[in-house]
Amino acid sequence: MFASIVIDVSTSKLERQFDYIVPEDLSLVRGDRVLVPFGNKQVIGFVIEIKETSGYDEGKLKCVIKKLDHALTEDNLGLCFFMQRTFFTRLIDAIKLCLPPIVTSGKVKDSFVDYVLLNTDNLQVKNAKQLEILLYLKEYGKVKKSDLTSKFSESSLKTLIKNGLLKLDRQKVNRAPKNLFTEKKKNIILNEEQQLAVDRILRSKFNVFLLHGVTGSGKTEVYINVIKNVLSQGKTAIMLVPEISLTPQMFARFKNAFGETVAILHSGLTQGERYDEWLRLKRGEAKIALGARSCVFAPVSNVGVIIIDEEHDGSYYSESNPRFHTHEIARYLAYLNSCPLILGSATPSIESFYKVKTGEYSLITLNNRANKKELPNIEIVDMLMEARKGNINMFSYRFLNELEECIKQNSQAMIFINRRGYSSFLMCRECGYVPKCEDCDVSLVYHKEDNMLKCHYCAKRYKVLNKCPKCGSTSIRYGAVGTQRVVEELQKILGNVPIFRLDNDTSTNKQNFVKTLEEFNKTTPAVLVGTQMIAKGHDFNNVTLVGIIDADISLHFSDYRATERTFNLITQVSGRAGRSEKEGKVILQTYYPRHYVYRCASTYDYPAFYKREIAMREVSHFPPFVEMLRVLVVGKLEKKVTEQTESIFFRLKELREQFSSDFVYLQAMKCPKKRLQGNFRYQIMMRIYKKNSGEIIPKIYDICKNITVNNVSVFVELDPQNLS
DNA sequence: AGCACGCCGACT
DNA sequence: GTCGGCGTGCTC
Repeated sequence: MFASIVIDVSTSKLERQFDYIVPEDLSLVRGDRVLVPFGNKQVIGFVIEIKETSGYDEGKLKCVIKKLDHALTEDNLGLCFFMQRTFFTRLIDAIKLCLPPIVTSGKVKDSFVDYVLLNTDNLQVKNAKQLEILLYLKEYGKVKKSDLTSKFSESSLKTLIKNGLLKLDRQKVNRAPKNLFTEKKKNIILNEEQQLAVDRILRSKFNVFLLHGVTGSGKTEVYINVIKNVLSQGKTAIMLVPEISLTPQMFARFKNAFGETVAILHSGLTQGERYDEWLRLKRGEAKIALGARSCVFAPVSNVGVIIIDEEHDGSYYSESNPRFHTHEIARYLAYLNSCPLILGSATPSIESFYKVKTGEYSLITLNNRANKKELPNIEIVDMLMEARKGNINMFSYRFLNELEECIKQNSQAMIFINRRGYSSFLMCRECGYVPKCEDCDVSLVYHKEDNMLKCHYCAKRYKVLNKCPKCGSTSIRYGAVGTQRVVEELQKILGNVPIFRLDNDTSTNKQNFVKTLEEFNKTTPAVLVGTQMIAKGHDFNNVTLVGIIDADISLHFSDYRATERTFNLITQVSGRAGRSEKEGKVILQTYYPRHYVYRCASTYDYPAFYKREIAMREVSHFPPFVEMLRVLVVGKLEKKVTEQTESIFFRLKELREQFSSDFVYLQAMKCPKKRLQGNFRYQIMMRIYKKNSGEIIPKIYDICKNITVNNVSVFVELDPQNLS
């Protein structure tokens, strides 16, 4: 017998399967994890097929060394092949997504806790300290060893164990993540709209529902109710959220509703914890998998519902290898299990809403806020007018007035500025010199806090220059404002009102982040200044004012999704103001007050925004009307990179000859970020009509696959989210 | 990815 | 004369 095996060496050149002889005494099946000789060493592989004959020269075949375990179910394998077909994922990379890293790395260790208990009734010892321990155990019975060592001397304990008076009992424990946060249990009664949504979802077999609910409409209650029903049918559930909204409140909510039935997988877990949660799901001890995008690969069977919350969130597109789109995988799984898939959002992605229009998805709308309160009023301030009035400050008069009022009322304000650091760049007033990163083609961001220039793309740091290195001038101009500068200005205006800041620099880890949030929540009056990360999910009960300092930042990204992202951000940030008992207010500062994104966002009119946006996409031939692809060519030596780009471009042009009516666009160019971390970056952009894209795209992958040039990497990106 | 094989420059 | 540069090719 022969086995076709994928080996755990992740290179496109070793993507194919290798045949091995299955020894007589070994019975192997598909999905087994095995050890095989490869080259001059041993590697781990996965059995993909068992067959009678091998197409390869049978004399040259080597033997499988041993079987490690049965790692992959047929469902897992099916999913891996699906990913191979749809996203051109390497099989081995897909396989690794189905297993916790600790299994693939082969370092699985269970965690134990030692208990100590009496091994004799004879408590006659001379040593007083030892007697103390014995008496303690007589009273309490079995006690954790770590509890004993914290109360008594470890050496006496050891002696007692050595002399056989005490014995150890070792028990396996789950490294279940601790609950950082508890919340009062609330019994929530669904309103009519929510109940209708739940009923409609539960009635369906395989179907994709787009659950469009305004902020605060109680989508989570709908999810929880659906899951409860699914569990009562003996099925399991997968609940996906963006990593950033996997907050302690979120844990608490699910733990309260479902207790031990929910397993939580998030980035803060150690490998051991992750493995134990994974095992609980695999063994069926836990029935709900809650986590970020990679949680779609949770080892649950008999799935009754899959939920993707905040479905528009970019984090559902895996950017780096292996690239995949969570929606598509979830849809495949839902289809396999003939269960519903729920995509929930207050601001659905244009692509998803389009699928409602084409009939691929079913729309469920939640129009009412669960607390019956009005959404905060969004007021647009024209910063150009402001400048004409003589205000060249970053804050408009309108905002300053509201801020003053807010502080007077002992409330809280939130200021959103989607740029960290102090100023986006420094520029010499004399000669226009702008300091840039040595390794990246980007200007350095000035961080006043640690008086450094930082590259936001490679984290390199540079000393601040007091004078221009080119012309010697000491007159230096600051670029666009960032969080640090906002805080500085605010301090001048507000004196000793507490100001908190949340951005990538202040919250280096999750604990820091949560701590700042909790601190802010307890303080009134107070102001919170932050980037993107304050926009999502958190409940601020005292925030009555939200200031969006420079709404245009995200609008100016030269990518077709910029407007959509701006709309989403405004809606999310504004949502932070309406949680309190007091009425909320949002001040939005822009230089383009008449832009449709602001008009639609300020009236919370998603349908109107969608209408404008989809029309725009259609006339300009952008997704969802075309497939967009980028071939990214990266390498240290620019000449090699351009040569490679040229040769791929040449072959793509040949492909366009064959499919001339399908290509909307094909162009090779430097990337917007020409160099990152010392690597030169070139790209070929393509837009192709969807009609024949199923035939064309594999050909594009083929062209890019057979690349033999050293030190140049080529990536094919289907529908890339980030175009830097 | 690693590792071996193989063909051209500056050194004990 | 060699040591070693990395270009090319192979791994069941």
